[in-house]
Amino acid sequence: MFAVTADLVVLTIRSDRLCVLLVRRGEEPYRDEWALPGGFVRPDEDLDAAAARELAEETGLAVGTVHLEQLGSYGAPGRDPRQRVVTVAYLALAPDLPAPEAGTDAAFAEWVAVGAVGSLAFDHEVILGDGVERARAKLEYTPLATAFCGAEFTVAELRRVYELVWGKELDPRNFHRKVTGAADLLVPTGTTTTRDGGRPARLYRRGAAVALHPPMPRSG
Amino acid sequence: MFAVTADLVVLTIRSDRLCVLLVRRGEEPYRDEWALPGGFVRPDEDLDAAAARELAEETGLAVGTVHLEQLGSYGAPGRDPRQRVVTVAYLALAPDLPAPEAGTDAAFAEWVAVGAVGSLAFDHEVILGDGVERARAKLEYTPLATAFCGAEFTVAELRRVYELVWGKELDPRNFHRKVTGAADLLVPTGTTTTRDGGRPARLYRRGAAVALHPPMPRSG
DNA sequence: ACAAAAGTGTTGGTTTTACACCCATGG
DNA sequence: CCATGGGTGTAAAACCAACACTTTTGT
Repeated sequence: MFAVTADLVVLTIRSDRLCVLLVRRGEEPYRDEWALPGGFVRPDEDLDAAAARELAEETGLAVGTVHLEQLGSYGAPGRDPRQRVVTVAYLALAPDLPAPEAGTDAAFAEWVAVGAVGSLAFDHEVILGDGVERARAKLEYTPLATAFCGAEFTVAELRRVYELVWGKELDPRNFHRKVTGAADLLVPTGTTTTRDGGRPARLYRRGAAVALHPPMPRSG
Repeated sequence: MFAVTADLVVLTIRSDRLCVLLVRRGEEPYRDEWALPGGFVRPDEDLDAAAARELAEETGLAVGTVHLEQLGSYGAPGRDPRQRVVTVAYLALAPDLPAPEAGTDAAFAEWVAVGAVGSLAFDHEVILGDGVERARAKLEYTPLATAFCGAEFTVAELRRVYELVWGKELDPRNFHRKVTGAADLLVPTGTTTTRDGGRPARLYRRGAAVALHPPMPRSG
């Protein structure tokens, strides 16, 4: 008999950094240490539903606004000192959330830059690493980068997502051609913005594309 | 409290078909129906270890000979009528196994062509579908196709793997150039074979490559 | 000699890359 | 007018698909 938890790697981009949502644990074990948000799967709840519920509880965001997918399961004996626990980890990608969490279930949730994360409770460092790696890989051949942007965004904002997640600069001109040329990736809204300075940039919404053909070249 | 099982999608290529290992269930529920092999994770056993153990019990193959990776977890309430069960599914890719299983734990294991699989116990049809889809996708950008081949294989045998898994013919000339040109993918043994007829083909072993750059084009 | 399969060369078209250049706004 | 970023054009290089052609075996 095992306990089963759903833990979340929630990534977003805040102030030009790739950040992950962490909570301070209020209970033993690992009291007062940083951990990924999550909690026990309820007896009559599907795994995906548990992850979506935890996500809503921690961030206030409903699925539909954020991308949520299963990442993998972790169940080494002894990873929780109390009892045998199997964690089903989920990866969530969210746009920059306007309000920090307050008054919700997890009053101590905080966004932490991925590069600045120290040691975490349980095996959560491994899970975080796997989540970041998954995100990096999926940007290459899926339209997932748009999940980090708001409902309307410019090509430059989308490019910044790639640059921050990959830690690599991309040519703005070629990037522009690539994403505007990909079928069903971007839907122009017809409006423009000057929030990035310079010449007004066209605004886009996510299109219906489920894959990116051809993929975004990563290493060249 | 949940029961946790490790179930296996074991794929191989037999008599020019992509096949999956299935077992006849000997117990309720779903007695006498086809199911994926698998079993309960033991109280002091890691998930990966449980999958490796089940694989050895069902096929007699040790890890190292076969590729084994976690596929995903399935835990809808009611997927097992008796109790709440979460299954951690694993995907295994094996070369054609010389001996059919006999005298082992699962005397009723059989290889079934993936296209000829009917309905399966539990949600195993879904799991099988996800496993096949994963295998198809990974052939594109990893050296995983070599996991279907024996220790030594020809370029044509490797190409046949792609053709069977993808259900699509590939140009032998361009395929040859591609795989022999990919860095660290193939290590020539220096020997040749005529087992495919015609001019002798060079034999290769798997190289150290962990990715396929550039990827094998699938749809073109 | 012939069939069959391995392997190499060539060619034309597409994609990528790097960069020059123009456009539209705020200050 | 100038700085800043948005967006287009273009030429060299790399890549890919298609297929002609040569090599090496078994029969």
